[in-house]
Amino acid sequence: MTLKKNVRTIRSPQPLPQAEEHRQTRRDHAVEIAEDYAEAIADLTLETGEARVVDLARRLGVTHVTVNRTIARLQRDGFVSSQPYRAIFLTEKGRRLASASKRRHELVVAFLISLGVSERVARLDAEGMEHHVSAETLAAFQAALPRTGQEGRKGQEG
Amino acid sequence: MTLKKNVRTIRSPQPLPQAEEHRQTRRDHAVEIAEDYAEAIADLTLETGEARVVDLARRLGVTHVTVNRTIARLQRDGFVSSQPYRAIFLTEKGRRLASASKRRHELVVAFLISLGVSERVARLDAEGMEHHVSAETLAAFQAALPRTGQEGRKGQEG
DNA sequence: AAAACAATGTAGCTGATGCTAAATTATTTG
DNA sequence: CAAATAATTTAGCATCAGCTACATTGTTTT
Repeated sequence: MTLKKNVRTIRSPQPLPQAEEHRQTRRDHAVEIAEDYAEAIADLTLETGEARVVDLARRLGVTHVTVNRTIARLQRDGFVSSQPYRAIFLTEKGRRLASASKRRHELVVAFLISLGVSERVARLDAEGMEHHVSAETLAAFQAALPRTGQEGRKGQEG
Repeated sequence: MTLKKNVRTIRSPQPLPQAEEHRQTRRDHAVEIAEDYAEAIADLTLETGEARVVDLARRLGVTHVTVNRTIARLQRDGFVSSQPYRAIFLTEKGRRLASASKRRHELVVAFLISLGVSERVARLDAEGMEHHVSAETLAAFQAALPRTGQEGRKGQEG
């Protein structure tokens, strides 16, 4: 503690406004992984008919052990269903998460590219950013996007 | 495994391109906290002359115990210096991180606001997004920003 | 159908990030 | 300066997310 005692008296014991922003970011992080997995499972199911542990591992850049554990958590939380030694499928809840997530992802990528960011960097940045883009900001991105074919409306040209 | 054996033969054993994006995001996450702490310490040092554990805790929305442990890690990694029971100060490395981080933060907020996002939401979203914005994307934000006084140059009007 | 191989699951480790409760140290006050 | 108060640290717990090594189960191949 410093010598100036009145400095401390000024500080409030309540949480500061900034605290809420940080808390929100931490909360977001808890669902990021669910969104990434849901998206990957949806993609794989479309591509090959099913999502398997090895494929998810390869796509997400982790070992199959990590995938296994995470899938257990996602099943616990109602996002996926799976039988031992079988493929993984999204529940209705998981499908909703995946489609919302995919839409956001594609929109962020398209928006960054429209700003002149290279596709590679756009994809890299979008992967991290997308989870923190609120509905309001997403709408602003959409509005700012030059309509070169109405992205994000019906087709996802990934 | 499915009955169609050729499906598997097609898959490559190497990591997919998407894997790198996810890996990058996870790497980013490792430095997010360092950036948040560095920024908070810089702010507090400016405001009150020193950054203390309780103040950081209040600002970041965590308990003082969490702050304590994180500060130990940041000290281990060379971002801060602190003596037991004393205030926390940024090292040169920490100051660099803080100022880069603050500049990025302010620029992202300004950019979102320029898109029509409300200030409150802009700040909430920026807190999560900023850590995933690459130099290239940041430059694109800067370029797209209407120069209403050259934000991000010298003054931070927070 | 048995052997070989691929995929999945389990055990047990590391480290980061959160917490509460209790101990310690510093500061302020009487 | 001693007591009271405030701040910091330590101890110990939980969860998430990653890993390697090994065990088990499914699939393919011979």
